[in-house]
Amino acid sequence: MMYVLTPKEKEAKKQLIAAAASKLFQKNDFNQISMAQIAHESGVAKGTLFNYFKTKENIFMYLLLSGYQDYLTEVLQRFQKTENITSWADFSSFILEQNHLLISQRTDLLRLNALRGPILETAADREQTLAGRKKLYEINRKLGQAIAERISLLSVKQASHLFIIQSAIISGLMNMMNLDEFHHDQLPVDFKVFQIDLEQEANQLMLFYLQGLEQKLEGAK
Amino acid sequence: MMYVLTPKEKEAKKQLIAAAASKLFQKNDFNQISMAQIAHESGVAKGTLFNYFKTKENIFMYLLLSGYQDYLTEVLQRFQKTENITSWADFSSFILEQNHLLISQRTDLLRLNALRGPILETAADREQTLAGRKKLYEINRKLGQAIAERISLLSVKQASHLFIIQSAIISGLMNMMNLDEFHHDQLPVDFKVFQIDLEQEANQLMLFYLQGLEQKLEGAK
Amino acid sequence: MMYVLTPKEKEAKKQLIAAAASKLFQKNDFNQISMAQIAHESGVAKGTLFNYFKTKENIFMYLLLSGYQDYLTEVLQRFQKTENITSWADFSSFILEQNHLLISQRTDLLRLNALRGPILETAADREQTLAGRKKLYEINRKLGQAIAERISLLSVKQASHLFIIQSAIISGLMNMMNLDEFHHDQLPVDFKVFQIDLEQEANQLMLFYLQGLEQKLEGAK
Amino acid sequence: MMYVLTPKEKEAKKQLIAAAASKLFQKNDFNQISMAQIAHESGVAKGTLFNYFKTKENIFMYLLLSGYQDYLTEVLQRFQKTENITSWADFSSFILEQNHLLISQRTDLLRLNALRGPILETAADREQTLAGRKKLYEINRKLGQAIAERISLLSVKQASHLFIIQSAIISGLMNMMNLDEFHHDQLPVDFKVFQIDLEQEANQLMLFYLQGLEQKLEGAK
DNA sequence: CATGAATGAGCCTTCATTCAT
DNA sequence: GATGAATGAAGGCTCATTCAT
Repeated sequence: MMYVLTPKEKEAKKQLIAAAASKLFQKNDFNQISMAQIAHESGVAKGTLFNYFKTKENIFMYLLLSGYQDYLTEVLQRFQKTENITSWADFSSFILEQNHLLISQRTDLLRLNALRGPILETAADREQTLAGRKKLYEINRKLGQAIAERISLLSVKQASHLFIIQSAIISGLMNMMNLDEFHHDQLPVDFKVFQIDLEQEANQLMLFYLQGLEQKLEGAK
Repeated sequence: MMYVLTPKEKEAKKQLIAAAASKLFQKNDFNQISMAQIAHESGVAKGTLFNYFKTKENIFMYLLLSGYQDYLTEVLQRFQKTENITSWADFSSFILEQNHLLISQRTDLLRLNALRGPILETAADREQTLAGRKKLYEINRKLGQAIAERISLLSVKQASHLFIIQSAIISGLMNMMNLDEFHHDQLPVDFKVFQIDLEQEANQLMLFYLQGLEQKLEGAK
Repeated sequence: MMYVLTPKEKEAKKQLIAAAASKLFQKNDFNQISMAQIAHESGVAKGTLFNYFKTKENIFMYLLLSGYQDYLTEVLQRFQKTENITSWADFSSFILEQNHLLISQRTDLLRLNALRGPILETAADREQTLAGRKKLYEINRKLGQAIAERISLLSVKQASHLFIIQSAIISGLMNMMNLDEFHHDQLPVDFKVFQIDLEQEANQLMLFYLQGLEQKLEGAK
Repeated sequence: MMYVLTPKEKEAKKQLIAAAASKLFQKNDFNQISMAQIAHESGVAKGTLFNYFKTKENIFMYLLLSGYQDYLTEVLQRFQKTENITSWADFSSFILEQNHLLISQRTDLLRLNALRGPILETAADREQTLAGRKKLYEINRKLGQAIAERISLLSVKQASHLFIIQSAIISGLMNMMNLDEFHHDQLPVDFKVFQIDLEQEANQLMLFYLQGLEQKLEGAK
């Protein structure tokens, strides 16, 4: 590695650190992860962490923001690749597929969503966060545009907003999950009513939402 | 001073402490509230806190569980008082009214929902939590029963589960709120697509869900 | 030791900690003393330190303020005990005796004087400091009063102020001392002109000052 | 870019760095100034700082030593320029003028004096310091010589030493200043007795000292 | 010689929890 | 049962200094 890093290399190291934090976050909760662990996991010194992120919360805010940027970018690519989406039904299927991907591959984002306000924002850097959100907003808009072009019922704004609702639904369901467990241990109960099959419930809720939305928009025409 | 408290007195003091924590939680985030503050606010000594709650997380877990017990009990009472609920449309209206109450009066529960898994369960007491959940489950069931008796389309289980979905929806939307703010400060942006009018969105989502559910259940007959 | 400490006992523990810091300060400079050392030296846990002093700087500010309170109180007692001070010459002798005591027994105060502004005030507690200064001001005034009663040439204010000048002189000379040493090691030089015999120079400077002052005040009559 | 700097260029860069540190020291205390800031202010990289000064403390020790060299050189020039200084009264006036210059233009030196022993010497380089002091001693001697030639009452040594006393007086008074402020904020008090008008008090103290000295020396003849 | 990324010892400080009284 | 003083592990974070390029 060179001794004067190019912006690209700096970004790479930032992601190296973030990746280490992300890996730890897969198995541990935010409070259980220490900067020392992240340093160890990423193979850099503790001080180096602070050259790239002002606070621990910033690392996770970065994870959240860049994670969503990646996710939405992927959604856009998948949308563009899938050219035969024209009807509302096609579109609904597409969205449910994204549900699947979000749930099966990006649980971290959904968990971070719940921590964003009450935990991360209390100590993350405002400007860094602002910059990340702007970027995210832009990607989200582009995605909305691409969708609105093909799905005439939806405005750009409505299409973009749909992904906020998607995350709300899934992370909300996650908040209510596992009430028959305690800190990942099964409790000696059979709370059937409390049980949530995340993907199934998310899909149903999303589907009903899309149906309702279609009717509403059709009616407004 | 008396040397043996009656169970009633003990319960009263427990609630005194919980009430103090609840008050603090209205204005502060979990991490910003210390046991010292709770002791001060409730007028008891720090050590006394631990006679009633094994850990700080337990206090907030208690807040969550007893708060939901109260909420669901109230819902049940309101349901029983409102005798003219018979049709699905009536029922939908009733649920949306409960949305309003939950959003305007029990925001604490929705915020605690987001912390339950990642924060509270890491240090709350398993048995205490288990007991609270059982109670809650019971109340939730009773509510489901009352509803199922009048809304023939819904089984007890389905009716009970609806309130899990309700909390999922609202607390999920809360997770995604205020992306144009940072730690309660307005950001210099106009993220229209990101904006969420909580009650309106919650009502729409709930309504669409109820519509979809009705159709599905009607179809299954 | 009781488990609910009386204010007197709390003050005693505060002084216990301060005394430990003071002892360490005899042999080490401010930056070389850590809170861990102070805890060890005083036989309490590190956390206990912070129950009594909000910051490290506060400990040393306390040392400075309480040390001066003690010093001035002692000066007052000595003044009251020495009844035969009536003339300006008697008074001069008295002051030079105090020089001796300050130099030989309270070097800590003189060293702390130099750190007060640039080091201690950057992190000491404002209110605690303010309270200490007020107390000190009061004692200083009392001393001035006692002196002014017997030395007619001096007003209360002038007499009080004299002790500020005394500290300025001595701590100023300390600032310029040991230029032929480096961190307590003798340098291989013979800087005669730079050498300061602290007590002798302080006495001379004080004496000349008192002489000048006398003439000035006599002239003003 | 050249690979070998001439001694002149090296000296220039050293002073560039020192000037940056000096500028920062005007508004901030020693502990609040970081090497990063000095690097930024001087426009060189952090690592470069260490090519010219072994430690941070060395920078400020250099500031102190070279500053005094400058100051004394200027005093000498002014003395040589002012040819009509012959009597003790003339000389006294001259010294008070130097007080004015030191106080109004070289506050940094007086503040550094207070830090020299307890802060700077703990980590400054011994040899570098020694070299600087020797130079300073030489200049101080020359100044003493020039004075002794014209003021017959004073030996070279006594004349030189006078400037040590001058700094002691002024930096000592600075140690005791602003007791009615806290970290540059006015306190809500009116500590008249504690107040010090630096230049006036310094002049009075210096004047009385010079008067006393004259009498003593006259008497010794 | 200059650079600035990396270092990591060391710092102060917090705070939930304990426990002697 | 109540108290609050004492605890001390654990934490995030700073920053002078190093050194590979």
